[in-house]
Amino acid sequence: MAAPIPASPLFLREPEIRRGVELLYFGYSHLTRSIDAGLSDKGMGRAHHRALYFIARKPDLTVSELLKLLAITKQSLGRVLTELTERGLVETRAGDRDRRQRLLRLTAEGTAFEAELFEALRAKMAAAYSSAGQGAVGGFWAVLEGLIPEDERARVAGLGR
Amino acid sequence: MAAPIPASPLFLREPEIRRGVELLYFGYSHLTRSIDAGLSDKGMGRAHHRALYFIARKPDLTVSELLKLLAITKQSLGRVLTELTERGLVETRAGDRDRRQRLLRLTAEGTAFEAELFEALRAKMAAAYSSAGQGAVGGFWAVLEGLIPEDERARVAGLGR
DNA sequence: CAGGATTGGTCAACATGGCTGCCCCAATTC
DNA sequence: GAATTGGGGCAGCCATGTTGACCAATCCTG
Repeated sequence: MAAPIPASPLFLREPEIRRGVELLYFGYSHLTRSIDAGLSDKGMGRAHHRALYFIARKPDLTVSELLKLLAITKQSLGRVLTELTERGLVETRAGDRDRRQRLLRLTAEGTAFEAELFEALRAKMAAAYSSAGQGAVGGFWAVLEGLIPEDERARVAGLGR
Repeated sequence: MAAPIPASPLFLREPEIRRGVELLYFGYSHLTRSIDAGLSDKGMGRAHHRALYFIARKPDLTVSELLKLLAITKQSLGRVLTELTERGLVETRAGDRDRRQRLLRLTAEGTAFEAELFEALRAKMAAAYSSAGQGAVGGFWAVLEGLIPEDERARVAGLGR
């Protein structure tokens, strides 16, 4: 008996879904691995980079904002922030409106280190954009946005300024 | 003095690169988190899923093929395969041509479990494909392929049968 | 056939980066 | 004055990665 598959668009069938899952896995893996060497040179790991990245991206963001972005526990983030502060890459100051808040910023040294790591990401991503062609980039963004839940999307978009 | 940036295409400038990095991070994170509940129900983690996934995808693949795909050490994979075998989700048999090889396969139970987990991935990815539109999917694939080094691309493509 | 290369398994030991539970303080808000 | 919020910290656990060494079976080649 023939497959009782309802008339679903070709691009929603299992092989196309699996292809997306796999490319996403391998693409993400290779991109993140591209900065591991630079990190371990300085005795740091990916957790440090994620914090550095978002602090670079949005200076003066608060600890709780960063917690929401990273979706980890206070404890895990605390360890990382302590280390980054001790190494002189991150500094904090009290919030103006609410003095309980700690506003996070990179020091000059932190900025330089983040820029160095970003260069590796930039090179890889730019090569991928170029090889795929300008027209592909919009599709790349659109599918990834679709993977992000509604409520989180605003937070991610809010990085862009 | 004006920025001495060479005439690089708009889509290769820093904001567009950062946008890609961030969407890739959040998209990947949310997709992988979507199966964590199903995994921890059975006391397993993502490492188990990755092995299950690729064994499902390419039955009778060898341990060394799986090692190359996962890019982890023999030790790490060994632990996972032992647990999956003990739980009756994976079974091995000796290779025909080369009897040193262990060909990996899912048991019926393993197949069912992988299918259950895949359903969550399928739903999320299909929703993303749909919301982005069919035209976006090709771009999504193309950029991700560009992130994967030449030599690895063949291995990934080889999953598709 | 002998000897080297390949495939796989195993051990001990350690690092990273998540997690929970519990407690604390200061600042703000009600 | 009480409750909430933002931040911090300790102890300890777990999952999953790492290195390095070593062994056994098998295959391949001179």
